[in-house]
Amino acid sequence: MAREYSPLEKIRLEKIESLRARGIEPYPTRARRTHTSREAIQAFEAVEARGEETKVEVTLAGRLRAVRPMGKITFAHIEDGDGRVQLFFRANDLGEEKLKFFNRDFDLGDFIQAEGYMFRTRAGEVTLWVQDFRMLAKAITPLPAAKDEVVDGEVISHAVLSDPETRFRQRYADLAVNPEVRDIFRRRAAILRALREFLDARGFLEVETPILQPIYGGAAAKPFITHHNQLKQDLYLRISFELYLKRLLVGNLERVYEIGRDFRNEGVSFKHNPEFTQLEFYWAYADYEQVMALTEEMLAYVADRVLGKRTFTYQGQEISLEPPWKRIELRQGLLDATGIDIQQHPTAESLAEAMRAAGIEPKPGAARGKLIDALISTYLEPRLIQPTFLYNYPRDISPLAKSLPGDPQTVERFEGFIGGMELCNAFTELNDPLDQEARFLEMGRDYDVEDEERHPMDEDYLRAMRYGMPPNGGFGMGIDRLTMLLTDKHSIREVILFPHLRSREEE
RNA sequence: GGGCGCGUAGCUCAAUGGCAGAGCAGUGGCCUUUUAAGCCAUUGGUUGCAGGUUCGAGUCCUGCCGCGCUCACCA
Repeated sequence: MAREYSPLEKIRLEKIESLRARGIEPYPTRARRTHTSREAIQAFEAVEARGEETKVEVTLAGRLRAVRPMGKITFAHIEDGDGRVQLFFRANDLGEEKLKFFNRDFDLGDFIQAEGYMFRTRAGEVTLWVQDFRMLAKAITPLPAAKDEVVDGEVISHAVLSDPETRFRQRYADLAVNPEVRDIFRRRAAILRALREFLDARGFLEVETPILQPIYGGAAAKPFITHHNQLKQDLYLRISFELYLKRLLVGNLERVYEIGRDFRNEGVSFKHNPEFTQLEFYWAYADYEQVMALTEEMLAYVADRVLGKRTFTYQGQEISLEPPWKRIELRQGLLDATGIDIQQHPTAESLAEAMRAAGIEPKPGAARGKLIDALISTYLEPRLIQPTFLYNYPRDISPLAKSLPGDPQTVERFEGFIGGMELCNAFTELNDPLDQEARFLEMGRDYDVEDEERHPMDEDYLRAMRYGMPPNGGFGMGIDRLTMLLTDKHSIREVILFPHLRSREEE
């Protein structure tokens, strides 16, 4: 496919040819650097603070982000993984030819290696006095940013890439010009690290289970379907890890967790991406009360490690992750919010009638669980700004959770909400294989055959349970959403490096 | 999938239905401590795509593509 180069790109392509014609390789194989930008500045400041005269000699490497030629001298800024540092080129040191080489053949966005020693300019900025430099990699396409300025050490970018479509489709360009975007993903990595530290320290074993599954399950969602050619077998991309992780409890692995990707074939929105990262753990001999306590402790730990404090601002709201969280029993919460007591309405028909009486239009033909789900997300979820557990869910939307003793219609399940978003979901896991089989059958019956979210029967899972599964508590949490909260981003796309966008025909 | 909005130069944005513009970037100059350096000159457009209305369309209409917000669905 022939690529049409822009006029700006053509000029840079000509520079590449010109460099090669002069025996200068624009993409040399090896680079060298002794210090990052920050290390070089700190090294100089340390020597300066001691009042020493020794020269701090360094070799730096980075991307050219600003150039200010002034006749026989030139100032430039390069950016590397640590930040920015100014370069100072002077014809006296380099010769006029070499300075001209820099001014003519280097463009914004090019990677450069420069050596010299650090000094402080009249304006007070710690700067590399360049003795020699070379091209490390020529950029053909100009970076989508006009110009930057540095005010009191803060980089202010002007006319910087902001079109969300370009930012997400060309995330590399977004990352290259928007350092705060890099920070989001550093923080995301810190969150994952903290979660692993927390669980590892408590004896949880990190495992990996199949993404390609012959039978999907563990959540109510439409799967993606793929096909194995040689086996002539349709496979599903997993919608949760649950059924495989609980098989491991049968295998006497008492505490397991997995962090990985789930795939759900549903609509995309500011809080939904077709593939998203999930943490699930299963904990033998624990129940949902213990899981609740561990959840509080775990998120406080993450906040400590990632933010250094337990409070943060999300979309203008001050949120505290200090345990204990607020706890609201689902039945009571819905009663307070809507005046409807779900316990009085054991059937979908009765509940739909009560909703109509309360002026809420129920979705026609929806199962009781779906109606309750709708009530939660409309009347409760948006109000749950501070960390809150909603607990004790109806059995019919929780086919893998264990009933409350003495109340077969209610299960020991909770969901955690922060910032008006559902963050996690957990329950005392059902470990009775006969009850589980009955639940699978119920799901098949109560849900329309057309409803792709009904649970398929997983015979192997039932076989595993029949070997005996210890009582246990299980937990699932969306990592993307947690990252949204801790980076104050309204859109899930901001916290996924390459979010799904509709494919676009390229010319 | 429905509703609303948006799409103009590499980037950020202007342009009552009447000559498609600005800043930065780029190009050619001047300039030895600048920092959105400055000064002089200058290049750059299939106005998302395809039709239509009109003497004349970036602007109005229809369809399509993409993005955003929102509703539905979901986590």
